[in-house]
Amino acid sequence: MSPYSQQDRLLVALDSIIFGFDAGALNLLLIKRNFEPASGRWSLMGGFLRAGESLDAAASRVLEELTGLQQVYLEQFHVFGSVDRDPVERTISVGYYSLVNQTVVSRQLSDRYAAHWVPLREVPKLIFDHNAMVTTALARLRYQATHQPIGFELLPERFTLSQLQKLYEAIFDRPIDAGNFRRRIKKMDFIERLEEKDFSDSKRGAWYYRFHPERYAEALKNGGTFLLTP
Amino acid sequence: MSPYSQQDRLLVALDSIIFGFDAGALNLLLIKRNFEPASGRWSLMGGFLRAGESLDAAASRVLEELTGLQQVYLEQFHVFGSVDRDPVERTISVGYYSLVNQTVVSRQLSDRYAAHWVPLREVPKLIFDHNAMVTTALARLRYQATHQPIGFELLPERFTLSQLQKLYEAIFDRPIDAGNFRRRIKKMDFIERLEEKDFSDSKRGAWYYRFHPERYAEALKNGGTFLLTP
DNA sequence: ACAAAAGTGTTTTTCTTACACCCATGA
DNA sequence: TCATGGGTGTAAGAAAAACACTTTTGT
Repeated sequence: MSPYSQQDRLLVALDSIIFGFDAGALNLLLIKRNFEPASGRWSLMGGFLRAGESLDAAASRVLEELTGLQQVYLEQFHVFGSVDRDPVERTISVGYYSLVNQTVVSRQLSDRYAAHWVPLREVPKLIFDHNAMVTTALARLRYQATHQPIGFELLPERFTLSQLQKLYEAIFDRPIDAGNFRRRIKKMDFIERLEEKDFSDSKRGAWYYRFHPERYAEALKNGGTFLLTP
Repeated sequence: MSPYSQQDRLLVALDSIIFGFDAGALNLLLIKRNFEPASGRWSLMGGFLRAGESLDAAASRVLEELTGLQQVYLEQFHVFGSVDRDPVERTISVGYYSLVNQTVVSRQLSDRYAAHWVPLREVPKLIFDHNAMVTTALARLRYQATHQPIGFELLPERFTLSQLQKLYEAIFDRPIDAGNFRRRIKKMDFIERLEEKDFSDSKRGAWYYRFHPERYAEALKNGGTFLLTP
């Protein structure tokens, strides 16, 4: 179609914006680079796409390399392609964000990289265009969290409504009325109340809930759509 | 970070999903390929990213090559990266969709490519994963059209509310109540009623409106957000 | 008793939806 | 006069928002 040459072939990078939730705050898993380029500086975890590998597979591989986790929620959100975004060599980078259960991840972190959970509000200056990537990823997360049942990926299997509310407050950075929030959740019959309570945050105890994938699939089939506005 | 080699460098393609609106229907600008690979088959317009060129610039170039137009609405929506998506050689492709005023474009079509406007409902089998790209682009268009004032890109400068309604009906493929639609539009003071009428569709005449970018910017500054649900 | 988290009830307001109706005009 | 696209009015119901209130239990 258009003329192109060997020099138009270039490296395709992937960068992971890894979200976790703990202590009422959204956190990012960042690495303090102990390798070139930009050794010693903060950055996102990343890697390069290999010849025989799909983008999604590469994103999974990069994430597993750092966290040891497989099967985590991972979503491509944007490709960053400014000519000078990487000062070393021309690359484009595909941004993926992932949602992980922070408490599980913290136990499995690779010691190969100096990885740290950093509150979203305190993210330092990162290399290249990584700060812009974080901003874009957060915007996409906010959208997805209102239209798809993905918030649960950031929580344990079993969670209380208070935890869920705090999560949404963290994602959208604004307070939510507890009564109204609970009412809306209770209308979603794919969020199932279990017969156990959590006593870690109160003496009275709060019912555990869990996301019920089968019931959600059922609801979708019947024309339902997830919608949870902040 | 991870080891990579010359063989990990690859071509980055761009493909354009070009939307137009005419005769009450959404249309796509497709080309009947007169070049290899897959000569003789239908496909999206595309091209390859060049060494010193940003993704957005490349997408603009590809679009201008076909339509002769500059400054059209163009938005990246997804990267397609399956290993075998292009049978000739491993490539990844960045999908952009664009919204153009179909009547203007039709007059400026490059004769280098055999380009045709095809109603969205009648899109033929396209090469590679192009049909999937169209589906994804439409989903993104639907989202953007409800959350950003972009529908106007598909209409002439001046349009009637009936035209706008038909456009939204085409985008969402469902009927919209005229009265309710008008009321919602009228509340948006960045959609300005002009002092002229269009008599092409009725004897009585319908007021022309136009999108007022400055007023919209003003509304945004005051914390307003565009929302037009179908 | 009271603090604190969990959970329920109620009122007000706003938005959506459906649909009836009027207007203007050329054939 | 009637068909047609343009445009307004309105009542019923659903959903969102605000907030008062009750429950439970360890200290």
